[in-house]
Amino acid sequence: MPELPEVETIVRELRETILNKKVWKIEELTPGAIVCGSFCSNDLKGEKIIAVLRRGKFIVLELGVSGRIVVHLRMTGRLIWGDHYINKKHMRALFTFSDGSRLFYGDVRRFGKIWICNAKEMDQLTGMIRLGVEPVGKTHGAFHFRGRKGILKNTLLRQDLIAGIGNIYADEICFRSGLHPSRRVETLNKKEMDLLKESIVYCLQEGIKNCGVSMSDFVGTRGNLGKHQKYLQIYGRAGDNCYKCQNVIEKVRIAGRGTHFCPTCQN
DNA sequence: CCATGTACCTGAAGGC
DNA sequence: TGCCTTCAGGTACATG
Repeated sequence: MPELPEVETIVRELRETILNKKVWKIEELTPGAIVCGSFCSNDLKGEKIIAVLRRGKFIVLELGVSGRIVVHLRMTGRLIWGDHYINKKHMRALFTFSDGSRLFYGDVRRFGKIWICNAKEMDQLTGMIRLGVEPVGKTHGAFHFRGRKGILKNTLLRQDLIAGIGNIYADEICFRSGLHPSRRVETLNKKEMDLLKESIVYCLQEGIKNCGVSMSDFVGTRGNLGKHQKYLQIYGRAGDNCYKCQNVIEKVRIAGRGTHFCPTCQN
């Protein structure tokens, strides 16, 4: 379940390894793993990777001649550099560069996807066109929920409003804000709204600083683990004591997801 | 517009 | 041991 901080971690690692390398071969090892637009694997042969970017939970590789390789890891997708691949059973695609180095794409559940296309068609083909504001980083924008109605947790998970929040960080953001995940957004006052915005930025930035959460599936491109699971305040702590008030943390289902909250601290 | 349920998949974990 | 059920939760899509 890579979310924005986990994807950012991967992107930063890829800048150290594949930036400026030339694509030599792209192989689809499992049918359906790669979706092609008007460019396909062979069209990118010899093209240099000139930028590695993140947009929401999408990874974007920019190549010469306006070629684009876009990756969405969904639940269990992984990009693994060189010989750090652990379970070869789930390899779905393989990128080979002109110096012989390799990047594997693995995905146990096969929800993830790779798109190969040109810059012009990328947003439409990948669905990136529907993404909302980028909450952190150089390209971040201002976001607000004014005029928006609905359950707070559902709203935080909406990629068309804010891009990049998933289940773990949604729970962490609600806890830091002192807001119950089932609170309705239209009932938030100015102070609560400001605290919510601050929490969105803070929780995601902390996740990035700690290289993401490795609790179930996430590993970096060298098989390395994130550290942020050690600092989670609420997610995965059902039945344990709240760090703020010592009361027992509860878990319910909201927006179809396991949702953790402190009944005392969050209202 | 918003909420819910189902589908897509596999593996881990728990009950019996 | 083995079989069955549930859970993990990102996103598209159908439906109320």
